[in-house]
Amino acid sequence: MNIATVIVDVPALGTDKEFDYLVPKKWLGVIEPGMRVAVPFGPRTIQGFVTGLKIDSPFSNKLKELKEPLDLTPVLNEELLALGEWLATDTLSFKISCFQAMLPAAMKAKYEKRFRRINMEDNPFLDELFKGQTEISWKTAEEQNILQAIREEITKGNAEVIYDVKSRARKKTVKVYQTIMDNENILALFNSLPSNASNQKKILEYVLKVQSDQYTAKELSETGAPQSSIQGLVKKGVFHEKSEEVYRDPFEHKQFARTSPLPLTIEQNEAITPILSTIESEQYETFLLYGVTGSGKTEIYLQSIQKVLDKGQEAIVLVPEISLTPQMVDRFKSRFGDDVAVLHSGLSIGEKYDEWRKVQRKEAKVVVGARSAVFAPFENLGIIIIDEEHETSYKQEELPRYHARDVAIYRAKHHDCPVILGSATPSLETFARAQKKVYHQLTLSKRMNNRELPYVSIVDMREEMRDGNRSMFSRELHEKLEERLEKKEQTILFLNKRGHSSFMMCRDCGYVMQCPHCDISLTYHQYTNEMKCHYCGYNTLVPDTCPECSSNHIRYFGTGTQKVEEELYKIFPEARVVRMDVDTTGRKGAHEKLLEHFQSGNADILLGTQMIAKGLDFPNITLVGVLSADTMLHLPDFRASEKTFQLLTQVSGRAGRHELKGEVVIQTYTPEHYSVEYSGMQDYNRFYHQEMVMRKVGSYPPFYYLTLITISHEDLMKTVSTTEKITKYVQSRISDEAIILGPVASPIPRINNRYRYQCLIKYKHEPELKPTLQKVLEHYGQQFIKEGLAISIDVNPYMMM
DNA sequence: AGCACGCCGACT
DNA sequence: GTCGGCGTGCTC
Repeated sequence: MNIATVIVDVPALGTDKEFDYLVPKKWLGVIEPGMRVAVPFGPRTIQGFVTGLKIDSPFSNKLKELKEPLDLTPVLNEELLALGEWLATDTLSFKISCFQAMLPAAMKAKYEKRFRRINMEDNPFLDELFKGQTEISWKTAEEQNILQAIREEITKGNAEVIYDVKSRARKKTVKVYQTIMDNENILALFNSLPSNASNQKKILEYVLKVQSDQYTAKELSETGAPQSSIQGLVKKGVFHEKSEEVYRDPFEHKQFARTSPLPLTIEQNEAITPILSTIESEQYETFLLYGVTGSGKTEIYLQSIQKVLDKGQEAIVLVPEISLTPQMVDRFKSRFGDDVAVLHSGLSIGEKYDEWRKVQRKEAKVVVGARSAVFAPFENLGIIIIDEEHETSYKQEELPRYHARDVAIYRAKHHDCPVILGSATPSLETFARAQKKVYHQLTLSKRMNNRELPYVSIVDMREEMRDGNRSMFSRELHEKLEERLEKKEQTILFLNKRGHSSFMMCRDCGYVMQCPHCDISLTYHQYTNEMKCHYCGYNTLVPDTCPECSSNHIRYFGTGTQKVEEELYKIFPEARVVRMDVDTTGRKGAHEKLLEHFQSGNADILLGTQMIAKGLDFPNITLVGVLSADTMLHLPDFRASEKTFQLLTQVSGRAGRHELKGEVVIQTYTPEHYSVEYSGMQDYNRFYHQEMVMRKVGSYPPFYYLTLITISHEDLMKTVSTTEKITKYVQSRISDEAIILGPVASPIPRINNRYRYQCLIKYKHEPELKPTLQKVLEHYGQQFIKEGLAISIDVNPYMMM
């Protein structure tokens, strides 16, 4: 077993396979599958993942030795290695991308090049090049414009290139001092020290008092003694100095009051029983925990996890990034303390790495995190929970385009443990599977303590307009806001901005500012006074006059949170408003601060976008206002109705979760739309049935699976003809049952000066589709790169743009 | 992806 | 005649 198979860090078609390397004698028995290694690859050295060991290779005549391991223990276990392979086939991605997706970003390799002088003989030219040193970094050489000269020396054999493979983040360490001298000798030393060694005496005094096995550098220096005195005692054999890894703890200065399990309601009890029994019998099963907002789903999660921990197993909890709020984390930290590791995008690369290491070293038993936490390297998983199961953020939009739900089910089958999908508004796919008994449905139909769902009123904004109210607040919302301000109760105002942001339009000629590189209108950003393109980053200053007709009647349209805030101050000058959007939450921790500010009663109104729709649970909120319910109904997306219904229902659920009764006002221009109407009635079932009819008629999920192929190129004709060719090829290899839409222009027909065409395949069962698509990638791959074509294949897409 | 090898135009 | 442009193909 001295040959290792390695997947190398080159995400390309030709290299997406195992390469064989000899394991050097000194690493025999050390190198194991799942480890990262540095390997020579062509002329350079790169990172790779060992996937296996074997005794011979078809390349035995040209095998190279691998350079060194980059880990002491494997970072991917057997399960995760297999999962990576499966993921690569399932999502048509490169294996290396899948492996990297499973690990914290800190473990992705960073490559650096440097030059080393070999010829040490007297040579003024070489001395000059290397500035008298033996090595010079590639970067410095480049800056000083001596790359060419050095390259010549390399061909002459006077210098060589060294390729470094480095990790992005280092472990954070502190110096600790272990006591290696016994008390008696310390006392003797203390007495023998001359009187001017007062600092050393101070330390010894402290040591004799505390009597610990080891001390941190910080603790010793707090005695007032300088570093040099500590070193002196190390020399005298009192301490042994060593470095110890410490974790960067994002919650270091936070106290969590311990909570105990709460008594369950009859409904909760009925729901948790089957979950506990699958944990007990170690069986795979997927549950849909369908419970209205405020029905106590989290307590079911917590008690199920408790059961798993009692059995000595581990748990993964996935939460959408947007609702991974301090509130949510607190609930888990309070119940399970240090057993909890948290993984989300708010942490620095180093912090994420440390949380991951806690899991790897089995120091944490519960992971709470966003999408990628589904890959947590547990070996004895007892449960996987996906909260707000319907959230689209569980699908990764970059390669590998995986869905956390699919990965969770794959892992649960491997570990013989349950998956819990929790939601008040399940995705149609999930609910349909529960109806077909593929998933086991558990229902919580009542709010905790039988609290009523809030009263929802839907306001037709067209009528407001007809009656001469041109404000963005309907009369009803205005009245109710006034009422809350008087009663000192809190309000959430929700602005649905997705799919409808501020743009610039000339009122004289109707000109709308477009991005010169993409077929999309530019977005107005008030705080920088710029027009920006969200797709390519293009930006320009806001013009004073219309670039088309020079009129100065150029205005911006659309409602931003800032504009709402200004208007609020006009109508209610005394109201204290907290605004939450990308502008006010940009800085780290800002999100948390704003929420705390609101929670402590220092504000009357919380105004925000998507990010305030989920998970907030404040007792004093009695009014929720949705300013514009239907802005995303008109997006080119078959899930638009579903998303609208979910969002409205979720945001309504923020009201009246405690003693005070809640009210919701939804303002809309399309009150007759079923997703608005049924969310007002909080009636998921009727929405589900209506939406299923629409999906059936349109041949969309859950009746059909989808795969979206997008082709892009700088030349329009080339884009169209290639998409045509590929569509025909795919069509010829799959059955007539499949429906193929396209080629058609993408909803955004041009991004960054590249034209985009797509082809949508709808199918029920096409075993030949994946292999065909794989062939498309392999066959056209070389040609594509050569001709500047780009292809993207998204299996089960969530973004149709 | 990188990097080397290799085959044709503008310079000393 | 050579330097160097980037097209082509390989990496165990």
